[in-house]
Amino acid sequence: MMANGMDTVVQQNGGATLGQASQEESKTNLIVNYLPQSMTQDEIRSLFSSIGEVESCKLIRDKLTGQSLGYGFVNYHRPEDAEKAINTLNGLRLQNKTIKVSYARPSSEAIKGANLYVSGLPKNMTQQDLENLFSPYGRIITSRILCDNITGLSKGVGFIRFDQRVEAERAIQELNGTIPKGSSEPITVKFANNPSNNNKAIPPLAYLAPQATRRYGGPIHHPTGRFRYIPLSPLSSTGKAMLAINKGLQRYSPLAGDLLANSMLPGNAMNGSGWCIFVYNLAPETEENVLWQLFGPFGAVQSVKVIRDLQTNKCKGFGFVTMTNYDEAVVAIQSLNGYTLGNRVLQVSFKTNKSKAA
DNA sequence: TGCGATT
Repeated sequence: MMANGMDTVVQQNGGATLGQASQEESKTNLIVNYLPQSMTQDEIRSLFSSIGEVESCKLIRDKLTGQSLGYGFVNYHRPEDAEKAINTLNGLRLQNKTIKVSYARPSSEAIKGANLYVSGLPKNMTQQDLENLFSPYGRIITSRILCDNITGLSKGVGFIRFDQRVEAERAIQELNGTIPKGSSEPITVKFANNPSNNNKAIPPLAYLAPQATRRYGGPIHHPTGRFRYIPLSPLSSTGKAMLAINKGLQRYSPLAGDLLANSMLPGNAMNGSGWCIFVYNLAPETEENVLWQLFGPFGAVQSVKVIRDLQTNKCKGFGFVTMTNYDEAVVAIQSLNGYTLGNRVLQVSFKTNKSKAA
């Protein structure tokens, strides 16, 4: 039912190395990394509220510029919602990013300044190699090797974030200036630039991929081109729902008559802010995360809504997605209209005002 | 077939 040659399944662990269950009271608080630059706190809240009731939500911003640092925290009331959020939202593609959702560690001084910058790495060293090299000195939270955008080859530079600063300090002492086996050049290991200290226009190294870097470390997954939408991420919690392409790739042809016409109907699509999109033929068990996964890759999504029967709580077969930018909405519609989701062919268009005669 | 009643 899957294995259509065009299906793309993203193996989503990004090499993250968290694993221990030895955490204490962090069963409701999540850290969300690799958020799209433009994503607002409200949009984050909207996304995570699709899982369960959110107690609090905080997008971390640059103290001076107010710009998003690309990560934030979401605290749920219920631990089971937090767990579900990890299961269904981790690896979600939003615009040019793939977000990471994991339990937040308890905030403390000891975990700050535990990020290391490593250079002089042999070009053939993998992320796993890097972790193996550093793992003797502590618990690795994240690791990453920077790759050339075009060639995908290692730049010989990477980052290691330890759980504790003391672990990072020890790794510096033990590894700085040493020559990895099989290499000829010594590596440099030092503390990474701390975004909060450097008030320069230096992007926060630990969390935000630089603008030019469209890629994150890990295996060379091919980021999907904007006009070549390859649905992915088998919808974890909901089960199967493997997305498949059943339709030729479409190009965005400007001024596709119907699209434009519909979107301009009075009082319809553009309600205050954003363009509302109607999605029809959703399965009864559809949840919000399905809509996020479908539309997220195309651009800024403000909100999604699955319409449910009040008695059965099952989806009534349709839903709505509000996107910020017209262009992105058009591409999303043209790309998703006619796609097969499960065994259903979706119909996607700008929302019109059918019933509800104001 | 179809276009949000839980702020």
